[in-house]
Amino acid sequence: MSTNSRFAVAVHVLTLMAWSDDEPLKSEQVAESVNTNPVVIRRMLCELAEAGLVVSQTGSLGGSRLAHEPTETTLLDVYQALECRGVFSLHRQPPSRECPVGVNIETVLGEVLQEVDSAVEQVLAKITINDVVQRLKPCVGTKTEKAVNKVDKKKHYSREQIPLPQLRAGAKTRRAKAFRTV
Amino acid sequence: MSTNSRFAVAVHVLTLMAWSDDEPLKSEQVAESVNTNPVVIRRMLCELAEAGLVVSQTGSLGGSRLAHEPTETTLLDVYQALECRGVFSLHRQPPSRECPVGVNIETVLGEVLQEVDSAVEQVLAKITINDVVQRLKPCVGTKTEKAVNKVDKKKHYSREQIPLPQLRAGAKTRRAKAFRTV
DNA sequence: AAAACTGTAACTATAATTGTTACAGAAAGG
DNA sequence: CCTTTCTGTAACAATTATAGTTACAGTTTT
Repeated sequence: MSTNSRFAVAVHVLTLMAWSDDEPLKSEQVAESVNTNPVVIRRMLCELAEAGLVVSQTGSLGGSRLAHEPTETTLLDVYQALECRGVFSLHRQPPSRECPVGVNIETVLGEVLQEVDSAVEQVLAKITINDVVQRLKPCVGTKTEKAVNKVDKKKHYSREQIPLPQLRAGAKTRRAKAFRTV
Repeated sequence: MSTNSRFAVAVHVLTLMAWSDDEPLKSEQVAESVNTNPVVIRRMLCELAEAGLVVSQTGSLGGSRLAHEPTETTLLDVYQALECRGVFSLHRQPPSRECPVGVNIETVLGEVLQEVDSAVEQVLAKITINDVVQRLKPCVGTKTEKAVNKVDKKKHYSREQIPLPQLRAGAKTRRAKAFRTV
């Protein structure tokens, strides 16, 4: 139904952060794993930061990391961060006001689509980023992986220890949204 | 997630047919209710006919009607007739083969998306076209409806009585699919 | 043979997403 | 301070899916 990989990319990004164990990732690194342009990643990171799922830091040595433990972020959080308008859409042009079916079909369909969305959300709510990481582990090594694009872990902090200065969970970032709707 | 009203339109079309009580509808009439172009409707009718949900008849006095009782067609049938590829998509470009997350994320995400699709399908399977018609009835009359775009029922046959010549539940219609994928 | 429809090709138009280049501004570290 | 390294974001171009149009061959009815 959708040709849109935003959800897949968002989950990929967060999973990569969880996998990288609290090391702040640069948009460049993430983009390499996702195989896209760093700006695409930064745009998405802004959305995820606005939703409070990641925190980013500008400047040299900057980057982004998870805002919470991977066990605490569900795929529903990710889905909602992307502000999708449901899995299906109603009519592009409103149906005829002259036809009894046309006048009311949107109301009825709206209810149905709401039921569908609820079902989707229930599934997504049960899966955390940590679950994805866990499901990923058995796969690693079973395929022909060349070199591991290893984030060189010069230092390793746990989320509790490291007091990154001015971590912002997305504030003034109103334009990212504007971009999407223009 | 989707900007695509194909499902909504398909349900609208079938509901209109159920509402019209077995009278074959012309693409022109349906298009009027849906508020779109007759060719758009005919294209969709071809898909629905291929899936065996409607039957069409060419020539003068032609038109389309439900292939089965409204109680026998579910919204899942409709959804499947449209051959969507699931409610979410995977990455447009495959992720990096050099990254352990990138290599396997599609496999794991594929499983997740399958769970989501199953949930959607379970909901849709429980709702029939007849249910939609029933849910529609209480609404009719509660809004400001001008004239009813009434299909002038010169004659009225039940599905059993009428032996429409050469009813085809969509056969040679391979191009409709080709259109969508080209 | 004329009229009324469907099926379908061949385009054009919209709209959402994705990809790019460019640059201002923030933080780190001399 | 000045340079380097990142993020945030504007401003477009490219791609893709869907929707809308025009045109016409083929089918049926009368």
